[in-house]
Amino acid sequence: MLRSSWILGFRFTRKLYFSRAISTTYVNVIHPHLIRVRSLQPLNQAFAHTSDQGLVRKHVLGFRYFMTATLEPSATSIDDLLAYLRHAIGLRSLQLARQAHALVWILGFAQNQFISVNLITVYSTCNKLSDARLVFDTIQWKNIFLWNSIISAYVKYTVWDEPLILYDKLLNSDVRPDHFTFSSVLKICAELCDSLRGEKIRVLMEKTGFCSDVVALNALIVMYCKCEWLTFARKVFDEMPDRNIASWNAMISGYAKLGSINEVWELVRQMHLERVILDGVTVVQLLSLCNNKNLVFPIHAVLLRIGLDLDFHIGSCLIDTYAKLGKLAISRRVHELMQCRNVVTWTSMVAGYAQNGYSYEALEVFREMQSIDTIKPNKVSLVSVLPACIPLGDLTLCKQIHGFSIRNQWNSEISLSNSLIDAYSKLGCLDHARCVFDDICYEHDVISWSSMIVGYSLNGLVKEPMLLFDEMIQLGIKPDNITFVGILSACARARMIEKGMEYYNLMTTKYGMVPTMEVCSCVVDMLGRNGQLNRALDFIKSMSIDEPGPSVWGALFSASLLHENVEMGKLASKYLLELEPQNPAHYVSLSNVYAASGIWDGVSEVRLEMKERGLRKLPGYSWIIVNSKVHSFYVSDKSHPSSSLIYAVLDRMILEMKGAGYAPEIKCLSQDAC
DNA sequence: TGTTATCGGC
Repeated sequence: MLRSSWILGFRFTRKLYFSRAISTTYVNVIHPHLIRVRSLQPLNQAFAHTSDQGLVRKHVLGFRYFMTATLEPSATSIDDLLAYLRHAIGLRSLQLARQAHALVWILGFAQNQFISVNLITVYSTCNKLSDARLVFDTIQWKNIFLWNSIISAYVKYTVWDEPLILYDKLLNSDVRPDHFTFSSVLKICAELCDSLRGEKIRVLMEKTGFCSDVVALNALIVMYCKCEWLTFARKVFDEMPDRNIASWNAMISGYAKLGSINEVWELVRQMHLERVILDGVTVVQLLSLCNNKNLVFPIHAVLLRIGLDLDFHIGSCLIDTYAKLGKLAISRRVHELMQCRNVVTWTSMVAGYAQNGYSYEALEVFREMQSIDTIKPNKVSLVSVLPACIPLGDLTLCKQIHGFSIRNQWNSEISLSNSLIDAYSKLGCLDHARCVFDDICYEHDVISWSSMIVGYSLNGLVKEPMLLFDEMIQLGIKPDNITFVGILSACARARMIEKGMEYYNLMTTKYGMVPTMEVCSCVVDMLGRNGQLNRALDFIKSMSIDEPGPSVWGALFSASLLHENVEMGKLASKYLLELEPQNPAHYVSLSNVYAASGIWDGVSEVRLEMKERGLRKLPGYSWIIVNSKVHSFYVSDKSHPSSSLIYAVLDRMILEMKGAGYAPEIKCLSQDAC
């Protein structure tokens, strides 16, 4: 039986011209399947999980037909082959695709353009681009359908260089590109921000009379928007003979990404006037622009009124939008109401909890994703959950995530590596952070360097961040604001004021950067903590940013407390209370300034005001990990089951410390008004 | 055979 299949295959292919591509296709793709084509077993396996018995019967009957037919090419067998291929496309079954491909060769249709288009589609659907390309290369006389199919197959898998080479070959061939070709290639130009090629395509579209096709024009709008040529995009949009919802969405996306929010709402108003019904894509884009609940609720209401299903896109966008507004209960409800959840919806929930400081909940959801829905985390899930390990001091989980990423060969993933550096260094594990940083598998960007510099700085090191800074400059990497935050904090701790001011001047003069509020706070902290309070105040007055924020005055305040400068402390407190009247920490700070100077009336006055405003400061806490379990505790906390034992050990240690000559420094001890 | 959108890093 095997022999006869092989011979049949040979009989119908030997007449063809055996180019290199044809023989490669034959040897690598077809031949292994010719010997299996007569067996029903793969077919049954492919349908093992299908409940549609009609479909199964149709396939089995179709297969038997092929096996009992004379295997001579005929119009009927073309139709059957096409049906077979379409089923393979629908089921994304590589096995059926291979069998169909083998039959194409047996029946002598290897040069049939129509069938080959479907073969390219089925291989592309099954993630077999190289096989799709072999089919394309096998065809001697290629029509525009074949060119378009192979180009769009590459585009689908975000491969940009090869389809551009093919497009150039197409332009040099006898075949003329059409609106399908233009839309695919314009998408590539958009991804590569290649406006020059995009513009050439627009000229060619006009020359060849394809300048009225709505899909190609939509792709042109997207290309112009990605290249930030918004005026050109709008011109295309305004002059379009017909628009569909994708045209509106493309234009909205262009304005939204460049921050032209007024234009977005103007377009929405225009949609309303022209009675264009917005779809899920419009809703997702509008939700992404919502920075307050007064905007989200009406959009959510529109979504419910239109009756759009909570698909993955809309669902995860809603979850994310509500989470960013701190409305986590609504995010959770949306997530629970979704019929189907995927890795993105779950990750949105994880990120929402982690970003709002709910670390335990973030870890819980991260575990539920795997236990309830058996969904494997992706790279973004790991990046989202890593910050939750930090406040919990969970080094073990951080290492587990690192191990998981290595097992999945995600070492080259830049954002994941950067997050690992950050998490490891904040958990005090500088060796591990440096190990990730030194991994040559991933291409370091400014965030990688900044993460490592900040990591060293947070752990009190001075020489290392400076060496790294010099190294990154030598490599031609432009530092950003966070790099300077790291380097200035290191200078502050090392009492290297003038060196720090040199870095600050380097930032503003050589790099022409506008310092952020965080950088300014670092400078104030550096000057203040080293006793130069007046210089710090002068710096605040000279700041180029609009209004010094709480972090700037907070840095000055801490320095005032450290150096017992009551007047400066009162001044900083005044600004802090003006900026954030509901923040209890500022009242406690002011109270501490008075207490440090023995001004007890001031202390009572501040505490009374705090009480009247109903404010209560949450006390800070520390934690320790024992046998992989995190134990957190407050000052004088006695809630732990082993509390009496812990305090007994502590008392003994204090005695030993005193005996060794160590006395506690209580001058700067703050008092929390709990 | 083509177009529009969701989660993440210092």
